[in-house]
Amino acid sequence: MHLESDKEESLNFIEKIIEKDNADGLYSGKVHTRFPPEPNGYLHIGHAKAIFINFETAKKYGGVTNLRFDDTNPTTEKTDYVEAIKKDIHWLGYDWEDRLFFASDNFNALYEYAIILINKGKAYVDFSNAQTMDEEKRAGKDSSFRNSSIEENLMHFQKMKAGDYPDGHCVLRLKIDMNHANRLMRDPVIYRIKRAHHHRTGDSWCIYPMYDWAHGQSDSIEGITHSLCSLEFEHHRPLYDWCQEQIDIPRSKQIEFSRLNLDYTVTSKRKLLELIENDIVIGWDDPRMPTISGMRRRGYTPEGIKNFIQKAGVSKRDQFISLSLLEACIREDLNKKSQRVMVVMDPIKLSLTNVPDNLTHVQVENNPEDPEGGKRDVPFSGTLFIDRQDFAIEANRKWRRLAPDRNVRLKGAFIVHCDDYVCDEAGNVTEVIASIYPDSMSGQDTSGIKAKGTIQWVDANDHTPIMINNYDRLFSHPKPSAQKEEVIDDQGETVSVTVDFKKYINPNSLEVSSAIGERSLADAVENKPYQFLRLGYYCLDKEKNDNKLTFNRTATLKDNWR
RNA sequence: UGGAGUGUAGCCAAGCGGUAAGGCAACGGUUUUUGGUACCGUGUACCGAAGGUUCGAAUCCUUCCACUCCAGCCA
Repeated sequence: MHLESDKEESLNFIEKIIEKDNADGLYSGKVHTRFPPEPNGYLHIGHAKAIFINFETAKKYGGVTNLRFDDTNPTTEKTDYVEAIKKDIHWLGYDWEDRLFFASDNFNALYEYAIILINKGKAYVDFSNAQTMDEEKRAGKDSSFRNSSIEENLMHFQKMKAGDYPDGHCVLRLKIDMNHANRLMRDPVIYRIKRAHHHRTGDSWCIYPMYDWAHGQSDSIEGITHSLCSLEFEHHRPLYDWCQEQIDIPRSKQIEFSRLNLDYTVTSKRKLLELIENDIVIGWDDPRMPTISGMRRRGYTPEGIKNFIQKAGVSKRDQFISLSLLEACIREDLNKKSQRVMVVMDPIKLSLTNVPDNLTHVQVENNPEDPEGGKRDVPFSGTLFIDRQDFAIEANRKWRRLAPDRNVRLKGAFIVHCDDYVCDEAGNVTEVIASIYPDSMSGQDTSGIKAKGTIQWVDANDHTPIMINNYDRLFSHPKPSAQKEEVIDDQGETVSVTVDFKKYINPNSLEVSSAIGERSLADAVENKPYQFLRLGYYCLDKEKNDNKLTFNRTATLKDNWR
């Protein structure tokens, strides 16, 4: 027997760094993290990992987490996205409480910080055009504006802010090292002129700080101790540290982890937006989308998603996790919560010849995994529908469903014996005729009869028609290394080209079918998970289709039948 | 090309000098009124490769290879 405490819990590499910091008394034992999305799109499963790591790590060490919108580029950001992002984080079960911030809250402070560095001779206004700057950066050559006087720089920077210069006329740059091996350190631009309406500050600014000037300083202002971000920001760390040190503000530590990729799945915001704009999907919350809102609409649960991220783990290796792990985690959670419901996809009539007239319903267990789940009444009569798949004219020994002269249990009801069946001219079965074993009622079976299998059914006269959205993968997207193709260019050279992601879109990702469900589905509730027996997990979609209740398939069941 | 990072079974991931945890997947089996769930069992991982140090290396050193990211007045 293993007790939970017997298991040596292994720390991930971030936790090890934090424990060392705590042991060293670096931040007096405090752990304060932040999740800093840019409000330029919806959150996807990759963000869920960043949210999970920042919130859970802080929680583990008794700290808290801020939500900060990194809104320093007004041309891409929208308030709609802010609201959508907040909703998704809350849905995942995380709360920033009163610690909601915006990088734009710090525009004044950031401006003052820039003045400090200009005064220290560590920043200058550069009037070179973008191309010249690029060439100089590449060559490691100083800009001709690099040695302007502090007074000149101060004056020009103030004029930049005042709107005296047109867009793109000049920028404010840090004076670091034009020969630094890390190109980010070759006098990076920290302010640009951009006359664009900002979703929060409106038109009060025409200069906007760059990411590198806003992020670390915002972390510092908010008292962040550990700035946990994804690996692509690794090269920014020297600059992050340089800025905090030069301005002389409280320090924080940036730690990078690898992003989460799912196989067959695209998460680039740009590409997801393209799917929407090209009407390949309905919107950000299309159930096929890898967004948090898409997963929510599809019926995934926060617990399942978080469990998935937990199991995927935290490291610096490029993660390309198989969908099967996600699905396993979702199923694990759903299995405990879902009400079992009978649904027939392709009905054939099952006539029972000896059902007592006074029998109008049977009681079926809501969820065998839940002892408190209770039972419900399901209409029952001598005329039922069963699924075509559940009847075979010829059956071998392994067949566990209905066949001529064989027994099968009707879920929650009787064991029945197939006496006969009827076919049309084409040889398709149109009706199955059977008789019940009267004393084989589910839960009070005294018949002694054995049935190899159990099938589901629906009363032919008392049921609910429904629509079902069954999803296949939206993409058949391979790993990055496989997304490249060797192509011969104009010069006859073989070059590697990235294949357009649209090539991997599966046009059959959505299959809509009608089915008949048992009557209880007429009262289906949104957000409540259902398991359609042997079909999978489903949830009610807020959209209606032909006035029929529509269900989205959340996950399939493991099916060993073949 | 330059800079940075990463390489442990099909996919993740522990291990950090003493002889390779765990999860998912796969494959068997038991239980079962869902061919579900639960439970039990099954993996010769030559630890990217080649050298070296050591009594002993996935763990240290050297070289090489592969992959990812960056080289925006995006974040």
